[in-house]
Formats: sequence, structure tokens, C-alpha cells
Amino acid sequence: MAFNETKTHEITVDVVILTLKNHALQVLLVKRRNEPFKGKWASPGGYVRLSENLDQAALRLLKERTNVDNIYLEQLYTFGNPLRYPNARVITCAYFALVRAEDINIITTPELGWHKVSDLPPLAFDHREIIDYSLKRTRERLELCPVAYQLLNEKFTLTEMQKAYELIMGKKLDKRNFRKKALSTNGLSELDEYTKSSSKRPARLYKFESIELNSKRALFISKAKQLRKA
Amino acid sequence: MAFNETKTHEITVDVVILTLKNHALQVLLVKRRNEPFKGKWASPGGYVRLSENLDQAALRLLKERTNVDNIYLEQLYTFGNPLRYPNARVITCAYFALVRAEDINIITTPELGWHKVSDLPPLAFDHREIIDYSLKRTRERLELCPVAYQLLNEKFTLTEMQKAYELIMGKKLDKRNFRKKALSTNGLSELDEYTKSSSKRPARLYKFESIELNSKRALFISKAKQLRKA
DNA sequence: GCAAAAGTGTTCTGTCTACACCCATGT
DNA sequence: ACATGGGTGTAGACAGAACACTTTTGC
Repeated sequence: MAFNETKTHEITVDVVILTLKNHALQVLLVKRRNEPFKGKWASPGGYVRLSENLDQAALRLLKERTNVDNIYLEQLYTFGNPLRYPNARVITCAYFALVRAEDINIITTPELGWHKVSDLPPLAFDHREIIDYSLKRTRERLELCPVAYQLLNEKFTLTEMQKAYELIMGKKLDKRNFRKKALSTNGLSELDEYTKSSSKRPARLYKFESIELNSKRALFISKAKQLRKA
Repeated sequence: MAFNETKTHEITVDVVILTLKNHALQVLLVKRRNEPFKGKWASPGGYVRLSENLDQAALRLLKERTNVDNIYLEQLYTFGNPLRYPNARVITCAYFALVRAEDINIITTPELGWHKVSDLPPLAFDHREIIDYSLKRTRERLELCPVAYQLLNEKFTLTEMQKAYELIMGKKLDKRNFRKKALSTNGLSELDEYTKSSSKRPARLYKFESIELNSKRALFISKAKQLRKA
């Protein structure tokens, strides 16, 4: 517990930012300008300010990068392998965020851009592990509650929602079973609006009622499960 | 990202150590000898050494306090509210551990002892919140897999196991349903031994096969769920 | 023989899965 | 009229919940 055991520890926050774009699950990466890992891609991260808590730091980093707030943000895990950061002892508290493509307002450059999670470039530090774990956690969340709505536009069709689930879960789902379950989900409301533009039969639009976000817990549960507990 | 934004951050690891003792779920607490919160109780904690990762730090702290290893240990959450530690910026990575009463070899003193989680003394820092969250997580784990065996002696009766579940979940369980589910659990094996001492009908003893512990994931799933996925 | 805990099955209900056809629109 | 995606129901399998009596032992 001597002070010199700790004085070179540093703590950062890294945020894995996921979105759906071009029919793929994508993650926002920054190309590092400095050593270590200069030229490699990394999830946005930064130091925690003295005045802010970890959630606030993650929100700030997210907002700096995407100009988005009010999104799903959850603390993922804290990574502290002594070898993860060369020549320094940097512990990072990783978060992951689900953002709507339509809410994001950034200019992608050769140094900042979206990458399909299925086809990631070489990554700095242990960011590959962190992103993989984010995906795993996202899948777990999705099995419990419809966080996918955080990735969808405000108004969406059930087919869009199903496509989002399929992309994240990495498997095809049965249309009738999916719709049955989706319609029984608390918070989902049916609109009297339909898609117009396509050259096909119009699809009904739905939206989610705004729900309080709580990064430490699942968002909500389906009607069925609520009833079972009552 | 200026250095002076970070140089006073410190990071600690705190371990919530849970066990079953005297028919209650209990947590190991240390009475603080120094300010801040001198005289208040706290979960064991300490600094992370430069050479160790966070899991190793938590294991070391656990071993120092209880002389136990090979237990269930899981990273819980990282708490970083700037106000959690007076006059300093200390971020703590909290772990929780489930230990067997019979494995623990410590001398309790007025400054180190077990406290029923249902009747906690005033706690230092945000340790109340951390302990409450440990309980919540333990319950979630218990719904998925029989981690409770980590709290039981090596050989145990199904009634003992049920009592452990009831204490942790905070509700009575149906005996027949519990036993049916328990017996279908992978890893549980029936012994040809029975309790002797009591003045009642002897009860069959069971044990769990040793299973690899993995702090980042649930331990195992029931046969039923495995089959469903096959 | 009785007190006390051990042990044991069945029924019901609700959820999950598998599966195939008609509908509304634009061209 | 046809191509395209939107939309719908039912039957079987399985898991979880409710529920009461018999058995074995020590005293």
C-alpha cells in the first residue's frame, strides 16, 4: 500500500460506440496519432476529469465524438492488465454505447470512422477484446429487453427491428415469432403511420415510449414477464 | 487530457466477501483505523500493485483477509463518484467473492468480523451501495447457475442447498420443485453418504464436480438449457 | 409411538418453436 | 398481372408453479 506502488497508475475511460449503418453493426474508431500504437485504430477514450464520475466521463467522450446524448450507455468492465498499455500503467474503465445512426452528426475522416464489427482493422491496446466483450454484452442485453430500439430510428417498422436483432444476434429469426414477442413488449407503441416511399406494401411504424435509461440495469422487461411476477 | 487532470487519481480494489454463517448471509468487514471514516466499517480493499492485474489484486486482498483461494470471484462494478472519497479522488474497482465458511481460517477481532447483510452497521465511503449491488448480482447469478455451491461445504444436503438459495433470494422455495431443478443441474453428483449426527432421518449428501472458475462469465448452465441449445 | 426432517409425482399453465399462406402496393 | 415485402395463426414440446403425503430415524 506504499504510495510508490500507485503513483504511476492512470485511469482512462474508453467507449465502444455501436450503431447500425448500411445493414451492418458498426463501431466508431479513431486512428491513433501518437505512440503507443500510432496508426492503429482504437475506441475513443480519454482521461477522467477530477470533477466528473465515470458515467459522466463516458458521456462526455461520447458527446465529443458523436454529438449524441440520451443514449444507451452502460459500464462494461474495467481492464487492468499491467501489459495492456506499453511502458505505463493505465487501467481503463470500458463503456459501451448504442446510438441511432440518424442522431449522429459527425464528419468521418481518414482518422475517424465506422467499421463493421465483422471486419475490424488491427486495433490498439486490448481494444479488440473490449469490443468483442461489448458485443457479447449487447447480445445478452438484447435477450432480456429491446435495447435494439436504441439503434433504430425513432419510428421504425417491425421488419427493421427484426433486422437489427438478426444483425446483433448473428442469426435469422422467425418472422411470426419475432413479431408476436415484439408486440407483447412493454413500451412499444403502434402508430397510425405507414412507410410510403418504397415500391412495396406500406409497413406500419412503431416507436418506443421514452424510458428512463439506467446504465447499471436492464431497461425494461416484457409484459409477459411482468405479469408472471405479479 | 492534461496530466494535472489525472495525477491525483488513485485506484483501489474493494472486495465484498460473502459467506453463509449461522443461517445468515454475512459479509466480512474491517473497522477503519484511520481517517477518513475512522471507526466505520468497510469492505476490505487496497491499492493495486504495478505488477498485478485487477483480478490478481482482488485475489490477493481476499487471500490476505481470509486465507482462501480458489473461490468464486467476479468483478462487480467500478465506482468513481468524485465525492465517494473525501478530499481525494479514489476510484474503486469492486469485486465480490463467495466463500465457504469451512474454508475460512481467520480470527475475528473487534476490528475484523462478519456482519449479517440484513443488519449492517454504518459503513464507510459508498460501501453500502457496493454491498447492496453485490447482493443483487449474486441473486442474478444464482438464477442462472448454482453458484451457491461456492457457499456450501464440500459435501452438502439438498436441504442445505435450498436454505442457501432461500437466504440469498430472500424467499421461500418449493421443496419438490427445488430438488427437481437441482438434480437436473450439471455438475451435481450424488454421494453414497448420508448425514449421521442429527436426531432425524439421515439426508443424502451431494457435491459439485470442480468447475473452472471464470470471473467474467457464469459458471455453467443446467442440463436442460444445454439440451435446448443443442 | 411420536416428533422432525427427508424424500417423492402429477397437473396446469404459459412460453417457445416450427411452419405456409394471403395481402397491399408500385410498376 | 406480377413482383416484392407486409402481415397473420395454430399445434406440439417444454419448463415453471402449485400442491400433500409417506418414510426414516432418534428419542
